[in-house]
Amino acid sequence: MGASKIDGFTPAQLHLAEYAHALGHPARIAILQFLAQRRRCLCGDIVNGLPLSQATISQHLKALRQAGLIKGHSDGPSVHYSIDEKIWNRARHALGNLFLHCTPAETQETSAVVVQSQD
Amino acid sequence: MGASKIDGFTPAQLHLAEYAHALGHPARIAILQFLAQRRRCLCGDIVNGLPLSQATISQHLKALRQAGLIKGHSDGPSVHYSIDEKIWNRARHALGNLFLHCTPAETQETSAVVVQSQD
DNA sequence: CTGATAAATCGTATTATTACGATCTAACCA
DNA sequence: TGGTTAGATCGTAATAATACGATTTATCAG
Repeated sequence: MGASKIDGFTPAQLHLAEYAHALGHPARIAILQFLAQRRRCLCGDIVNGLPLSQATISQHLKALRQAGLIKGHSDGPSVHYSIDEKIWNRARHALGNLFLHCTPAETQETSAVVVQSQD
Repeated sequence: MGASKIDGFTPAQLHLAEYAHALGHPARIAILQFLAQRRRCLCGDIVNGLPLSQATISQHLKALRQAGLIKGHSDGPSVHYSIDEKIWNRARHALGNLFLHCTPAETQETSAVVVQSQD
């Protein structure tokens, strides 16, 4: 179909898939890395930094916003974007748990640590 | 377009997006958790365990296989699927690095640990 | 060889995604 | 008020993804 079946999956599985889906495009990865480097930056900075049009960047920003991973703060005519730490950490823990529970025993120790911080 | 622009992104960004994309569907999350529980299981077990048709499951298995996250081993008419530890750990480290470099300082300590194991 | 079973693949309908030019909106300055 | 700038949204074209019935392929049992 193109539309995913939702019923039959747990909320945790749906959230995890939602976070991973938001990360599932190189432009959105690049945007997040861009935001991480500058800690906070204008939409226009991202447009200048990536090989995509302003409209496309805006669309990717919307996708990241809808997943909750970033937030925008209007400042006059421009918008400062930044990573939303709360949801970002939720995604981090959700993915950490996935790797914790799906990674074979021999290599589990290190991925286990990632879910310890409960901030 | 529907087709993503590839040029202008680093191989690391492309790989990361590819792994995340493979994880970006609840059925594929569920399949991986299923494989993790049983350590190795038949395709038919997954079909029985999820609310999707055999054809759809097979399609999701193909997506996970193409991303390298799982591998299949024929056993007679049936196929045993299991997580591919090598690529799985690559994905784990790639995502760990993303969270390491994109997570604000106050909460970085724990996610840093996830990339220490170099198996 | 025949039949049965497991899984992949085909065909196809539906919806989602990606990309970009063009336009709209909001905030600012003169 | 009029012009400028930043960013979002619209419209649209092309392609990917999702789902499933039907069919094919491969393997084993008899």
